[in-house]
Amino acid sequence: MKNVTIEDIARVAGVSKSTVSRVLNRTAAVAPEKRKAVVEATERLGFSPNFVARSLASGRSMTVGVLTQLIGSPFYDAIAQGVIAGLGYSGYSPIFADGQWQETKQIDAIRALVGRRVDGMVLIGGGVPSDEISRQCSGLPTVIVARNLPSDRHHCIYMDNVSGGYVATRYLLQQGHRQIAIIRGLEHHPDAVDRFAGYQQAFHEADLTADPRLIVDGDFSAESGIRAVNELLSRDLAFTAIFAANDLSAFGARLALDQRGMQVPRDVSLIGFDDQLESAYVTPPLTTVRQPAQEMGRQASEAILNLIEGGEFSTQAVQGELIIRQSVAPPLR
Amino acid sequence: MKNVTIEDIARVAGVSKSTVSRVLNRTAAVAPEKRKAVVEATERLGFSPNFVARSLASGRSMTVGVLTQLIGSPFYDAIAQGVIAGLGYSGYSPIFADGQWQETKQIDAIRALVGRRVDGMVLIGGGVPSDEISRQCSGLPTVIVARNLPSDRHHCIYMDNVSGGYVATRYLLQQGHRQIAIIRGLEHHPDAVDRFAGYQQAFHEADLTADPRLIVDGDFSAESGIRAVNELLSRDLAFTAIFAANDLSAFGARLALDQRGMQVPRDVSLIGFDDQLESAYVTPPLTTVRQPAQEMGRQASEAILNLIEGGEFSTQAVQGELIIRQSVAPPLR
DNA sequence: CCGTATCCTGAAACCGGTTTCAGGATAGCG
DNA sequence: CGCTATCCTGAAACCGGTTTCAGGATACGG
Repeated sequence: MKNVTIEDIARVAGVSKSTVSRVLNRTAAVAPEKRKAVVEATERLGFSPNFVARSLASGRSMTVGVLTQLIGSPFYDAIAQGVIAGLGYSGYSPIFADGQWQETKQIDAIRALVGRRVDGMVLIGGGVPSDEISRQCSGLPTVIVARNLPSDRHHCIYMDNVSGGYVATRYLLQQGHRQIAIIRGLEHHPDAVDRFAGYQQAFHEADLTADPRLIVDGDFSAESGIRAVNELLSRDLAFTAIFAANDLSAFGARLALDQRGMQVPRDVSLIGFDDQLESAYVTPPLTTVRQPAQEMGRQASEAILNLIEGGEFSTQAVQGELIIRQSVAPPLR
Repeated sequence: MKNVTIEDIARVAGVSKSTVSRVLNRTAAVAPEKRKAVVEATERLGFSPNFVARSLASGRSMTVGVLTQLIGSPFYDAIAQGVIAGLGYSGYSPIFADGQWQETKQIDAIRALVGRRVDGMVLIGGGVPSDEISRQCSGLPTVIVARNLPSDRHHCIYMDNVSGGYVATRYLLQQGHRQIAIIRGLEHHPDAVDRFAGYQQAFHEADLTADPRLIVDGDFSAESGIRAVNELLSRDLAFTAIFAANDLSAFGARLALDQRGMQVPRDVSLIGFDDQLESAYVTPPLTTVRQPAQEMGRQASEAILNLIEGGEFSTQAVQGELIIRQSVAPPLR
């Protein structure tokens, strides 16, 4: 019942604690016969080292703290998954704390992780100010995912949302659309404002101006996609295409259009943002800008492992990729 | 730079380590003026206790191990989310390890978690044999989610998949369908076999027999939904409804039908299983059997917290709820 | 006023490992 | 053969807390 400790092994194998530790960690040469005795004792007693004690003694917890913003958003979830996958069998385990998109909770969560003496930190999204992060995580390898902090004290892996918004809009323009409605995400969410900036940039570059009445605010939810379309339709304005803040709100938009008897892409073209798992399988398969969420998470954990070992890393912007499926067509007339 | 320890506080406050510990944990009465001195010193030096040392000394790690099977399945992800949310601000943090649906990896993962001296364990899905679990987790509060182990040594929170499959099929039968195709999940996956059993039970109860040629195997993926429909169509059999293994494969099925020019629900009715986030927003909104994944995860963490405190828990089956939307209609003729 | 119960407090042991340090044994070299 | 370099090894310190234990101070009852 009682837990087997390194001391038990030492006694059984007839050596000292130090020697057992050396065998277990291959940290120094040990005479073959003693090594054998230790290995045998280890197996016979079914010993598994106490991680906690090891952490305390060695100063490394073999743990990476991950701050999530658990809103059940497919995009952020996918990043977290990527982080878990990326840590794989490195020996490090992820430990999670949740910020719920509230700054004070996020700071608390970071503190809790630091208190657990994590060896590295991955911050997914969130809105903690740059210098607060520096303060809390000083001396701790830290990678920030899906967010770009201008200061170069930080290591970020973020999506270039301006270019993503630009690419999506340009594609619609190229297809001949001129009245392009946009369903924006949360008003102050940096991703949303960047995508909107890209939208404007595309118009500007084509020497066109976007109709400001075709701009609707949303909150990245499917429900907000429905509301947005209903609002657009009630404004009684002509539009031939919709650029949605993300795939989820595109789904909502698609449904609302359907309920009004409008077909995608025949009557209205639709483009999303994210390329989440389901997007390839809705009808019609959704044209969208792919954000490599899983890969970003995976990259983040690789970066963190690298930083922990003393390596270097510099902020990386990843580019969105336009995924052309069947929800966009040239406007009818 | 150096970390502040309890000893520094003791020195500054002019008391002993023990007293500091007592103040911090409210574990015994301390004279008001000493308490004040300690609190002040704590704040002035910006002390935050070392969780690792605390864990080692107290024997509690304030950590709950979570075994996931990271296949990116929306259903399992939602459970994990529920677990994270349920732990909330209990002071316990979840730590994850991944089993990848491979038995040896799952056992390794459990060992790794046990080695970290987690105070409790949540096993999501997976296929580790019952007595292996007992062996690895003996003496450790353990809750198994989304899986039902017959032995009552275990605490399980699982979905009653037989009744879920039954409810879905009965609904289709009630609507007048007789040729009901079923896209099964992985052949040996217990969830899949249970749902299939429910399907058969519904037929049996209605004194009907299911056409075995309308049974197709899949693997819970959207792609497998597409393949299944194509296969059914190529077999040139009549069917008026499809019961898909899960929502994701229902999406695939829906897309494949669409590509063959068949409309849902006019030509073919479609019912899924899970009720994932997107299902309410696809066209037509998917009728499905709701599995309360998040709630199950949340319940699991509540159960684990309770067990850790010495409470009781007994295995719970949750019933699926039929969510009627618009993908099922009576057959045309 | 004395004996005892109660309340605080600090010293020290402890949790289970890692790591430093010093010493004994052996090997290598002149 | 003697001297130093190298290799192994165990004792002990250490990581930073918690908890036991014993003792001094104070309060209380008789």
